[in-house]
This record gives sequence, C-alpha cells and structure tokens, in this order.
Amino acid sequence: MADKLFVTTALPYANGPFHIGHIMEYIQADIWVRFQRMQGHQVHFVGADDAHGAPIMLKAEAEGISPQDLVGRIAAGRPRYLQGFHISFDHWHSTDSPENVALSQDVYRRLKAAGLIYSKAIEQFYDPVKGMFLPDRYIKGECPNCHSKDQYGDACEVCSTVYAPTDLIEPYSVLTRAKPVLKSSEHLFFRLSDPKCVDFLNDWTTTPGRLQPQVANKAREWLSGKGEQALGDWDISRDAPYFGIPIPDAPGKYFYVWLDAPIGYLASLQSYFASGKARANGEPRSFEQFLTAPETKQIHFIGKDIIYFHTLFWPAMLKFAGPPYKVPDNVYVHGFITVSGEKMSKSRGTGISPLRYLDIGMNPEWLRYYIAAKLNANVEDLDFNPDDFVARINSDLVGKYVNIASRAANFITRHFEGALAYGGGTEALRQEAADIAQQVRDSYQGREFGRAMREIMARADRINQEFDARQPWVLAKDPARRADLQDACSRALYGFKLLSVLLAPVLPEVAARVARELFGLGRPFQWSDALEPPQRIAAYQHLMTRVDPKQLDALFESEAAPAASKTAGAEAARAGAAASSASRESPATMSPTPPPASSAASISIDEFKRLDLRVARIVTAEHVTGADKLLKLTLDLGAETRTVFAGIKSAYDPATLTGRLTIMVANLAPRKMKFGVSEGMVLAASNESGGPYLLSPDSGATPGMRVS
RNA sequence: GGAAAGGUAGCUCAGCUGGUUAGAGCACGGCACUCAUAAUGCCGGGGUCGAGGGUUCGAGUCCCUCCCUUUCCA
Repeated sequence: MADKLFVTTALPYANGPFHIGHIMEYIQADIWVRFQRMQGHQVHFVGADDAHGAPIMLKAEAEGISPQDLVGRIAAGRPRYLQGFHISFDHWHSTDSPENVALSQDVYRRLKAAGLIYSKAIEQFYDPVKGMFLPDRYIKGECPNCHSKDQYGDACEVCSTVYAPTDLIEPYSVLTRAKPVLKSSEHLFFRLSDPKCVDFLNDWTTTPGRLQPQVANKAREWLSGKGEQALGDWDISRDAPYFGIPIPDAPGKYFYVWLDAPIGYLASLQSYFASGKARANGEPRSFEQFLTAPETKQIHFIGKDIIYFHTLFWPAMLKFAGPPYKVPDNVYVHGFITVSGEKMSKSRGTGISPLRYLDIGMNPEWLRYYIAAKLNANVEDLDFNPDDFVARINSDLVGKYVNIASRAANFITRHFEGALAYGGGTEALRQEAADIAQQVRDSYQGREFGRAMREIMARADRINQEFDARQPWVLAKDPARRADLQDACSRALYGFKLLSVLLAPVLPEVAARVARELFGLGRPFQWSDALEPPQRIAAYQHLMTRVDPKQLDALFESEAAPAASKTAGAEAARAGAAASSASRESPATMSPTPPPASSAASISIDEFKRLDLRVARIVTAEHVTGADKLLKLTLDLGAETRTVFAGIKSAYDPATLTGRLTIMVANLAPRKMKFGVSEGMVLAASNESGGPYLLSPDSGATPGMRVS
C-alpha cells in the first residue's frame, strides 16, 4: 500500500545564500524522497526560509532595507540552486507568511489553554544606545576563565568554557560598543519541565524506530538530567524591536524565532495545499484532513546541531496543541560536512560554495553521487576530500557505470540495429536483478546510501567482468557467433538498465536520459523497471564526462578569487573602449576574454579615478523581447535610478537578480540601443570557461556608494 | 568541566548479536586486452584493527584505564 509522506528539511536561515551543509542535507533528503516516489509512495516534500529573528532584523537595518526586502532577496536566489542540484521540493515557502502567523498564534493559544505557558520576569543585558535587549551573540567581552579578549556572551572560543553573558569581564555591545546594562522584562515560558511533557517525551523519544539510537540516547540524557542539568523551561518570547510574529495577548512581545521556525514546516505545507499542488500530486483532501490522518507520516531531516529543538520542543508543542497537529513520526539526523578534514568556516575561507560549484559548471550529479557514496544512517560527519571526489566519480560513475553502456551499445547498434536478444531466456536474469534490487532497496529505505552505492558498484564490477569474459570484440569478427555476441551485449545492457534504475534516486538526470534516449521509455524509471529486460535500444549518446581536477582547483579558489578581481581591473581599464568591440549586443556588460594581467597597459591613479564605479541595487530585471543575450535592469543608485541593458541573460534568471547588489560604471556615456537607451554598465567577470559572473559587494554596502 | 560519536592498509571507508589466514574502492607495481569520449580484466605488495590491561577455548568485535579527533551543553 502506498505511504503518504510529509517530508521536510531544516529551514535555512534567510540571512545568506545556501552553504554546502544545506545542500548536503537537501541531497540526502531528496535521494530518499525520490526513492520513495519510485516505490509508488505519495510524497509531499516541502521547505521554507527561516526568516525571523534579530540577526536578520539587524542585517536589514545595516543595509538600509526592510527585513521583508532582505528576506525576499534571499528567497529570490533560492530556486536557481535548488533546481541546480535537482532538489525536488514540491513547495518552498517562508516563515514570514500569513500561514505561519496564524499557525504560530494558534499553537500558542492552545498551549496556553493547556496550562503550559507562564510568564516570569528575567534580567538581561540591554544596549542603552541601541535600545534593545541583546542576544548572547551580540555581547562580547573578556572570558572569565582564560581572559581572552572579545569573546562571545555564551562561550569562549579559545578555552571552550560555557558561561552566561553576565559572567563576561568588561562586556560590550557588538552593535554599538556601549556597555550593556541589566534590565528586567516579562518573558513567556513554555513549561517543558511539566510532568506531562516529560512523560510524553520519554515515551515519544524511545518509541522503537522513531529516532536513531544515538539521538534517542542524547534525548534521554536531556530528559533525565538532575539538578543543574535538569530539563529547563523554554523562553519563547522576545521584546520589541524584533522581526517576528506578535504574541496575541502580549503587546510588544514577539515569538522567539525558534518557536515559529518549525511551525514553518506546517505553514509551507498549508501553502502548498492552498496552491493546488497537493491535489495535482494526488492528494484530494484538505490540509487539515491530510495532517490529521493516522496514516500520514511526518518526517524531518535535520542536522545534529538542532536535535534539541526537534526532539523536545517540537514534538511537545505539537502534542499539546492537539489535533489537527500531529507529532513527527521520524526525525532523521545527519552530521556535518567537513572539507579535507577541516570544519568548514566562512571566515577562514575554507569550505566549498555550492553556488560556485554550479557557477563554474560542475555537474551536480557528481556531488549527489559523492555524498550518497559517503552517507550512512548514523550521525557522523562526512568529509569532502577533493582527490577522493575525483577518483570516485571518474572511477565509479564514468569508468564502471557509464562505460558499460558505452562499450556494449555500439555492438548492438552496429550489428543488430538496436535489437536485443537473450540466449536461454531471461528468467534467471530477472531473478538476479530482483535480488539485488531488493538489497539496494533495503539500503535506501534505511538511509544507508553508502551501502547502496557499494552494492550497485559491486554489481557494475560483475557486469564488466562477465562482459570481458565473453570477449564480444572477438565474437564480432566471427559471423557464426552472432547470437553469442548479441546475448553478451544484451546482458550487459540489461545490467546497465538495472544499475540506472537503482541509481535513479541519486542521478535523476542521467537516469531520465537513459530511460528516454537509450531505452525509449516515455517516462522516468520506476523501481519495477529493474525487472524488465529491455528489448531494444537507440544509439548510445555519451552520458557523463569525467571530472577535471582543475575544476576542483577552481572550486577551492576563494570567492574573491584573484582571477576575478584581475579581470574586473583589466576591464575597468578598458572601459572606454569596451562598447565598441567586445560584443555588439552586450555593451552594458564587459565579457571579453580577459587578457593576461601583464598585457594590460598600466594606468595612473588619476586615470582610474575618472571611472565612477558605484554600488547599485537591481530593482527589477526583465527579459527583453527579441534580444538573445540581454536583460533589462533597473538599478537603484541611492539618489537616482538607471536603466541598463546587460548581456547576462545566458547566466542569470531575472527572478534571481531582483534585490541583489552589484557594481556599475555610473559615468559611462549613455548608449542608444535597439531596445532603448542604456545608462551605464554592470560589471561581470568571465573567460572562455565560464561566465559572466556579476560582481557583488560584501554585505553592508548600500546603493550609491562609490567604489575606489 | 559534563556528555556523545569516532580512531581499521598511503587515501576514503565496510566489517550484524565475539569464531576459519582482517575486507572493498582509489592510489601504487606487474601482466593481459582493445569493444568503450580510453576503459576494463587478471595478479601483487601493503594493516601488531589508537595504546595498555582484562574476560574468554577464541576479540577489530565485550569490560576497564589512558591518548587523540570531532561535536553537543537548551
């Protein structure tokens, strides 16, 4: 019987683009989801931006825009990368949405009615200059233990001591450098320590099959703590100013972002139902009916850093809010991704950017496979090792898997016009396929993707061995052994079809091409296709290229890559001449091949100063009817607005550009073009291997700022 | 400080409830082959399973101590 699954990933905080950890989680969940769909189950896979909280409020303020605009800009950039990595979310929403406001307030009222909310005055550090209470991360000072300077208010990064902000020596506000003062305020608390909560959680966390053993263990530790370690109640309110959801009966108070964030799962699901997409996906019932139905399974994929919220607060909130809310069936936890053994760190510039990965043209299925090959069901960190990555992709996917089709298909096309034939029937082959498909299925179901990949590749090895043993290249020279040749190649190609079906959750694009182009199937693979020996094939078309180690080098160059700044510099130097030759259709963007740095004649500082480079915000971006390469941009320069035609259509979807900041040449003579007058030029980098890539200022820059 | 997970060939990792000479892929050396956007096949070298104790007829696998790595502490 088909399962009805409601699956989510953790909501990314909307103060910046995706990082590799997000993408790893999405890939893990997506593989599992695609596997479930191939089994014929009904899956509703949703995500959303986590939009509230002090960091976003402050970041927006620093940029001089509203938090809604900031969040909107971030959200606009999401689809490109989700699609880029083939993440098959059915819906993407935001916690800053009407659905989430209504649901959060509703959950709160129900919890209050259940007697689980109380209020209590607490003292907290307050920034008298800024006029707001300070979260721990916004207070710094000297560590009370090791006396290191400039440590955060919650823990020392030098000696790892954990303390309260009030323990800091010489504390100061990160926002204003002011000395914070203690100030009292009424806060609302969720009574997690209530015996009925604890009883429920003891039961929920220990239900067999619900949580991974390590996670259940951790939860038990929290639940059974005594004294200092005892389970505490949860402060769910924050004082204005705060970007969040107002608490209905407490003026000036907002829900702490962690209260409304998980409710965002439900808000996204509700919005998805309201959009009609659930119906299109085979679910005729309403949001409430679907959620309440006992057979509906609610499953969350999360990282190990947020276990506390998802195994204690979240199930307790849902349980005591009551129907139609239901408690999660499973919470699946993964570890972090490290790069060459080091924890990723944005500040140190290590780590890999998923944005850059796609931007330099690396194949998303390589990363999907690599991650799949190294994931298991445990809460273990996964290491991204560049050499390992190259070896795995080139050996496993290209050398073993794709190569099978490449070597067998040509014989069939040349000698048999695409017809397959199996000597001695197909029953034994089908039985073998069924056995391995069952094994791999169990591995996928248990999220043991690494094991699944090993099983699949072991099968690929056997297919290659058997093919070798038959020596088809010898058979092909002997007309008397035609049937033998056809049989050997047919078996290999059935093997290839089997592998393609088994790999489809990981390699959706390649599998879809194999189904359509090679086997002439009018739809993507279903799991049951593994048991159907193909009867004919079309000519083989190459399916996957090898990884060039140089691409890894490019991936690891820092974002502010020397090549990019060099290009920008060289182009700026040639600004005056750019419009004339580079590209007739894209005078607004500089995208010529960058000359070697040495070949650009040097200029004086005064010549450079003649350029008026400004930070600009892209207010609108739209396609230009009749233009192949151009996008029409409306740019906000602070004091004025400009219209610019930029030749970046090949690399950017207009929807993802809206709201982002870039750099423009503001004093370029206006140029009349076929489609209108272009009043400047935006800067982008490119060379023969990729681009154009728009330049962006670091966060904090505002429209109109002069670049020098 | 408290707690959790992990430490197995050069690299990345398998090894379920203890049981024959510890495995795979990659890398490395040799051979073979030619169908493959150059790949595959065969053979081989290489590990005192973090260290030290203990339980046992028998431990990478169980217990204790220690060392190291990573993470969590609302």
